[in-house]
Amino acid sequence: MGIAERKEREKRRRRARIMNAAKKVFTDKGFGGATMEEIALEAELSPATLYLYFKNKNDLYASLNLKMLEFLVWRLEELRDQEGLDAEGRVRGLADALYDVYQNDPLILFNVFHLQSTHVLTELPPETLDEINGLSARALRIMAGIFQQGIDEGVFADRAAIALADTVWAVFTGLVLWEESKRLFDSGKDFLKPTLDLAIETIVQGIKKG
Amino acid sequence: MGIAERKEREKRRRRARIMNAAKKVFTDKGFGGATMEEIALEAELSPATLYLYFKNKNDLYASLNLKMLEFLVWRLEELRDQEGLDAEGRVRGLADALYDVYQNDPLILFNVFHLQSTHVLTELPPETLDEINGLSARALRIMAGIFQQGIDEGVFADRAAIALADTVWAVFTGLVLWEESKRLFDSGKDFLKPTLDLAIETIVQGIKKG
Amino acid sequence: MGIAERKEREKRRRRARIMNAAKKVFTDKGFGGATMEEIALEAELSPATLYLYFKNKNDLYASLNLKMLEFLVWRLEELRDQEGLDAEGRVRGLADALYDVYQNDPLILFNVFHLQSTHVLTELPPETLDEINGLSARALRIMAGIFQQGIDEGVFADRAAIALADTVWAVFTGLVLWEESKRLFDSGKDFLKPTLDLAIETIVQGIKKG
Amino acid sequence: MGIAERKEREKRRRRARIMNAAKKVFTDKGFGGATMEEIALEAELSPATLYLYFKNKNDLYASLNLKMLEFLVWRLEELRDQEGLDAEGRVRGLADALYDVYQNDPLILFNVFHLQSTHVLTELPPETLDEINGLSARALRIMAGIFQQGIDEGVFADRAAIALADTVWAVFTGLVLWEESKRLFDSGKDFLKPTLDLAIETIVQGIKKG
DNA sequence: GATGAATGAGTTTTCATTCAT
DNA sequence: TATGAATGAAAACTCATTCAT
Repeated sequence: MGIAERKEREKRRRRARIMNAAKKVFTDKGFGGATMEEIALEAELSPATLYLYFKNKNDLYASLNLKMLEFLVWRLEELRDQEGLDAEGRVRGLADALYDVYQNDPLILFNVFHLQSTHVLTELPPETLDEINGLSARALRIMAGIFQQGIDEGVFADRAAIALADTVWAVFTGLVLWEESKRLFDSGKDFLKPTLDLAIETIVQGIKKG
Repeated sequence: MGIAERKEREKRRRRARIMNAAKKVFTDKGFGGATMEEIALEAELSPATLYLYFKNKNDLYASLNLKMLEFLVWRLEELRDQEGLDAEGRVRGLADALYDVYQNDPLILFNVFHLQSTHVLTELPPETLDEINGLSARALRIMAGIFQQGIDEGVFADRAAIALADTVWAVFTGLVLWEESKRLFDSGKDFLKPTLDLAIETIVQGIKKG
Repeated sequence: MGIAERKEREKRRRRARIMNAAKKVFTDKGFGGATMEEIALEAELSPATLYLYFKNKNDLYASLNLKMLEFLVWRLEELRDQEGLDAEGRVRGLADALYDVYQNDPLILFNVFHLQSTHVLTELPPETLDEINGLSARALRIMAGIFQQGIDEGVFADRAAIALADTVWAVFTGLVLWEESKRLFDSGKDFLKPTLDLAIETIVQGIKKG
Repeated sequence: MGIAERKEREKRRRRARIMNAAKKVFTDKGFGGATMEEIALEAELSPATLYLYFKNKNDLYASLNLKMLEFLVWRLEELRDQEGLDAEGRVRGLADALYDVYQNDPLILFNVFHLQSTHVLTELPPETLDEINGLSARALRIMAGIFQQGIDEGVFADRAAIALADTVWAVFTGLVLWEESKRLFDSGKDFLKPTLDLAIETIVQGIKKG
């Protein structure tokens, strides 16, 4: 391994360390409440160092979300490409896939939304923005594809596949937010998975032909 | 009308004026981005005056959310008490009711979530907190009641009514968030209503008995 | 009694009411911590009304102190003019006189000092200032007179009477401050009177001839 | 000298610089009148920097007082441990010791009292409070010890040593306050030392046996 | 490359004071 | 005369960000 390569790797490691710290602090305090100093503290680095790896607070936040979206897309692609599944099974698989995403990183939607709600977006460089929007669209398209498959195969009623994907996504987003906000008060209820399962099952029943 | 009464009304009017200004600014800038000065400007008052009507920024924000939740509960009660509707029709009515809430105040969920996600809650006086939680619970209970009615009448499959209410709420929440975030970029798409209709319809189909 | 007279009396009553409220609030919160609104509340008047009776916060504060100083001077004059007392007895009487002042109004020195320490003085109208300084000087002169009497009568050693008065005043001031500050923490110790008695007695012994 | 050591020293130097600026401004304007901005200006730093070294205005003020109390205790201990002094001489030495404290830092009592009178105390972290109370108590105990020595040796009448210490402290406190307040008006009278000397001398005479 | 130190630019919040009624 | 209502002016404090070392 060349020196340059090793350095590159070292750099990525540091980036990851910062992102982990940021994830933690953002979760605890929200975007507005988190301070760069606290993130630095968590990462055992100085605040100034953060700026060597991320242009600014927004950039750090966006990177976090990007990483999460990437996992989402990857997981959905895995579901799409899984063999031996009919459309119905694949839709049911959505519940697991989405829950995986949540498990892997409970923050993902919480933060994705937060990102969008705090107008942080508007201050992001256009490339980053495009990347985020691109990944979101891709995820949705995959979900829509799954529904479309069922429609094409004649097992689902002829609904707008994209709207169904929107619905799934909306349910998921809403449930995550809710779960998280409950966590603040109730002692960590875990109603997400059962409710998500029920929702998906209801949708499957609702669109199944005959 | 007595003098005291007139004064009281005047006072409420002014409170309302501030809340309207706040609603606007919070929508545009988010909680963190909004400044008391900007809200005051919008209300054509001085920042100091705001503090005569609201203890602080958090309090103002919470009041906003309270008002919204009150409308939500009121609208759901209206639906519940509407005569000449069978269970299925009432569930379909949920789409309209929720959309009304959104129309009346697009901020409602956007803000409700925000409120819960930004740890603003933790700094709220307990009474306010109780009020918020109480109203939320009440709204959910009404929705669950509608589903339960259908189950009792034998037209819906025997699912957990509360989980169905959760699902509806989650879809709604998720869609609102999404709609709002889209509004930031795309030129004001209005996909909320059709998607919500579809979701509810799908749910109805999904739980209808044979 | 004429109408004008009655009005005048009414006015004085109101002034007194405000001053009492102010005394209470200043004691509880200190000059900086007290707000005009709180004083108004205590006086069951509106803040604006206070300004009909006192030019501003400083003026109100100064008036309070003036009233206290007047009592001090009056009480010292009483002591000075009391018949059948020799110099030694009169000096001993100082302890009682000063303690009376404190009893009558525990704030007096606390406030007098405060007045002086917070640079409120510098913003006072010169007349008020002159009045305050005049009364202070008069009080000191009376005390010095008492010592001087003893020196003239040959029962006290030939010390500077004015310096002895200063000492008495200083002891008193210091003890009051201390007592008050203790009151903040310890549960209301009352060590003022015994210590004051001891101090005066020690002074008497210290200057007695032979 | 190691790097860490040098840095530590550098830090302390900066703290001291801020404290000196604060001392000056507090003296000129009083606690309420002083602003962080003015202190920063005096220290040739930005206001924000002050907050790197002191948690808030109260903390800065308390630190100032702590430093002063430390000097007081140190000076009294020096007096107590000085060899070749009998009790009477040691009591007389109190005048010098206390005056040294005043000279070294005219603010000490002015501030100590102020600190206690303005409810600044109530907002102080308990540790700081304990430290302040501890040092005060220690100073008093040393003074009482000096009187007790004289009583034990039979040269002083059998008075309560602690009350005598209280008296000395009260005289001192009162005189400082007075001196300072005079300074605001009269052109810098220096009556403190002679009056203090007289007071102590009077006390000595007052408690000497035979 | 890493960081200790510093700060500019805000923001919330407080209050003495005014004034139309 | 009394006051409800409003506010100007200020002050404490915060934090993302920079820069000399």
